[in-house]
Amino acid sequence: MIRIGDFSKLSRVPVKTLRYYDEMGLLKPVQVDPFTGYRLYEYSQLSALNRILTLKDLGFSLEEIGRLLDDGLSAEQMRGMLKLRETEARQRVREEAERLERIRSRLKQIEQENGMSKYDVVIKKVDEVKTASVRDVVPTPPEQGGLWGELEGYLAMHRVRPIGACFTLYHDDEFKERDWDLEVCEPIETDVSESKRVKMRTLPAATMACTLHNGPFVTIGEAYNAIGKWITDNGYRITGPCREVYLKPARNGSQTDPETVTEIQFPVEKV
Amino acid sequence: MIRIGDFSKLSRVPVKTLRYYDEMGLLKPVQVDPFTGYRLYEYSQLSALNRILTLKDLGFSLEEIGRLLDDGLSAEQMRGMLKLRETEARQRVREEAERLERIRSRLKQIEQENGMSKYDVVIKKVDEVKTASVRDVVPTPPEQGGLWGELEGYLAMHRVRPIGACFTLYHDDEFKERDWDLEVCEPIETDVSESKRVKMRTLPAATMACTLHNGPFVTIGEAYNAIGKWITDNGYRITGPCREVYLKPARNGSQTDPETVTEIQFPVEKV
DNA sequence: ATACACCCTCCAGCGGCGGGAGAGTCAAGG
DNA sequence: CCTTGACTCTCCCGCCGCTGGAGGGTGTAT
Repeated sequence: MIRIGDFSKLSRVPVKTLRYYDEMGLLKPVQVDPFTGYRLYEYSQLSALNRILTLKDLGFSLEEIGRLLDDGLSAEQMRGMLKLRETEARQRVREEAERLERIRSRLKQIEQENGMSKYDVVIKKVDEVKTASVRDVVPTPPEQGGLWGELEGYLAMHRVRPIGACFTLYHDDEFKERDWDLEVCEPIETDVSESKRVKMRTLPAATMACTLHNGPFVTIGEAYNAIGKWITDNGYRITGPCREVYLKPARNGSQTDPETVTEIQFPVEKV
Repeated sequence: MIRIGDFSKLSRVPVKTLRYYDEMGLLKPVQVDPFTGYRLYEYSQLSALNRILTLKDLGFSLEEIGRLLDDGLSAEQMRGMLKLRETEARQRVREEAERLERIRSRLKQIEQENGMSKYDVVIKKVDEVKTASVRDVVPTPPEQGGLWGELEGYLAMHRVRPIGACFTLYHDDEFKERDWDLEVCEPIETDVSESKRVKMRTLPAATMACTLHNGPFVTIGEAYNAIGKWITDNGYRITGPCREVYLKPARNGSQTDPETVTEIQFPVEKV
């Protein structure tokens, strides 16, 4: 029988931790002096402690370890739990590797441009969204105003109010000088009957690379350049049409209103 | 100017988090209604929030981010901090990968042996330790009793008390039937003069793969098998002589005392 | 007037300990 | 026998980045 300090030295586990494990019911000393409260351990408990440390190292929480030790677990159960841990561990390895890649990409960017870009790109999940939309081909993006007029008019007529920021979907895969295939969308709560021009559409949930553009539309190209570079640098791939979300729309659809705030979203996946 | 709920929707960051960032001084709303306490944000603050999220994603703590945002940081400073993050991230990737490997090795072991080994191996750092020791070649390990007699006698004569568990170093690289080169060691506090047989030695700090053997010495071979298998399975390499630490020594050096507890330590490094 | 959504502050909790206060215990040395 | 110093005990707070909930006020639409 040895006291906690010696047990701690032999096991190289801090006294505080041993007391905590006692409290958690993971490793009770074989005896506690009823007068002094001193904990007394057996040498053989070092093995029990080793088992705890091993399980902890495999990624189990102390609470799980407690349950594992209480139920005399079968090899089959253990295998199942480890399989789970394996998936989680693989997941974490991937996450950390991706973070590392983002750090490297950022470093590279700073070294190349000798400064930080004003566009920060973040990955976000967006929910499924139900929209009413009008799709058409227009010569250039600034000429989409007519489509917005159509859509808004139709919704007003049906007394349907949008429930979030409106946006434009850009359907072209490559850059075009003229004739853009785009779709103006308003998120709505409940279905509305379709017309020849106005369609209902439910966009699925997706992972998006997002960046914000503060300022007039005429300079939005910079934001597209920044996010495009980020996507390739960080090893992502574009998987669908880009959204241009009008968080703070321009007054009268002006191309030069400096107060507008627009978010650019590209659906992406890791290559 | 928008209220916190709308700001939250646009940024897809929970309201609670925004309030927390306010409290931390990371992102103060441009205005707070003095009567109601309502926070009012500008659309342009969405970009500031994006910057915070990006930095967080690169591995900075909120406190660090606060400082980064306060000091208008130069590109060079930023580069330095990112270099640091990079090292940390690489470290974490490696750790997680190693954990994954240990989980796989454990799974493999369960599937092969259809059950869990009674030997759990843990990696621990041991400190530098100063010892008095006697090294010699003996026919077989059980015959090291004489060396212990020599060492203990010498220490008693010099009134030196050991300060930890004694152990034997096994210097042979390969298994031998006969003639083992071994060294019996007692950790001591202060230097003692050497003799022809008793030497002072300071063993450096090291990373050890450790396992415990509960039971008589005659069955200690199982423990050696288990730890040897673990070391190869987990991608480690033995880098020095093995220690056999007598945590609870046998009475009279008996080979069959079932109460003994012995730790086996191999200095290892990741391949 | 009445919903109902929205906002506020304050407090507790998470996991796995570490640090420290304040008090009791034990063995060795003078 | 007394003192010293090393140990041990319990209890409470803090970490980090939020999340959840209680209890209460506010704003807008019916």
